[in-house]
Amino acid sequence: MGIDELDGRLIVLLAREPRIGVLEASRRLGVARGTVQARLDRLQSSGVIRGFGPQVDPTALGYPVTAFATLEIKQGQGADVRAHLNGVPEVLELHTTTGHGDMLCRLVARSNADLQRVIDRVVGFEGIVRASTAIVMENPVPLRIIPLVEQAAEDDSRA
Amino acid sequence: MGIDELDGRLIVLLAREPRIGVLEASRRLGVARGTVQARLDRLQSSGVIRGFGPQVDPTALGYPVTAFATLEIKQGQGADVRAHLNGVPEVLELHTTTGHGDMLCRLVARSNADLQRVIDRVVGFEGIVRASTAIVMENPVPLRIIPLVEQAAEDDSRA
DNA sequence: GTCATCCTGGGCAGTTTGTACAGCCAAACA
DNA sequence: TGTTTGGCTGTACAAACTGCCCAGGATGAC
Repeated sequence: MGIDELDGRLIVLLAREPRIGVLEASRRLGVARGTVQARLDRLQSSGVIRGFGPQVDPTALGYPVTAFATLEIKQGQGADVRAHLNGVPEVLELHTTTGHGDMLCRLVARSNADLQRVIDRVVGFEGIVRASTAIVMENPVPLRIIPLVEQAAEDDSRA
Repeated sequence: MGIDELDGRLIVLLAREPRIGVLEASRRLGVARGTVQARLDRLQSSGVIRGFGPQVDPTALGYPVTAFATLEIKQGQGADVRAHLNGVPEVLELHTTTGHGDMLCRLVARSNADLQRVIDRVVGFEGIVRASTAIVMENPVPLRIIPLVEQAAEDDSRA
């Protein structure tokens, strides 16, 4: 279920230089091309690598403002709220969390003023009792996975 | 700075079927291959598309538990805390937010028990005054960008 | 000892990429 | 109105890559 050291190196390599193909990757890793192909196939079918979709930057799309909203939901309204939020494009992700039967969602907006519109749309729904929003100022650690992959590969090699 | 309707269709297509190449994309979109290549180059150099790195699933790596931690930082310790958290592999992202000079970070762990270890490591640092953690139970809306891309493309076509 | 698994190294046909170039069209501009 | 600029099309060609196949060797499990 885990990944070994070669898997780890392969993922890190692909993360750093996504444009290289299987052949080039095999050269960099010092293994046969067939090996890289087999590893990649396995990593994808096992779900470790979900895909190679484009990583789009909301800022460059015209949505430079990010915020996290904590929502308090009325009992039994979870499904409705999920459907509601799913229909809002500015909601980039949504989680249900422990605590107060709450939800946490990530929002983007075109400006601070626009954020108000987004929040109004998000909370303008019957099942939502209360919302508190935290606007992101800096992003010192952008979403990353490489350190975790290296950790997982290292754990494997010791197992 | 924005994207037009063709850009939008291209990004959505690549997000849905990342394995297709430029040639196949041009066929699907009904435009010349050179056009797709030019659009892709522009989208990448303008930063709208940051890359095509592998999307790794922490769950499949052996880290099925996700949590969000809100951290309260001692005045003037921001830089140190950032450096500290940057060194923790289980910290997948970190934001500074409005509110109480706080930070919000996304964590993963191998189990609920392991989460305790991660949290201890995260908060075991002088500059962090207090931390509150919300464990993710469900993820009704996984991180997504397609609806926003469609919205941005639509806004453009009306502008 | 034998089997299953994985990696290697090689080969082959088909396809894609990178790059270039000429023609066409529409919008902007003098 | 005449011209220029920018973007798209269609085509071309060499180089490179992919998908797929196979036989041999090494390793670890039973």
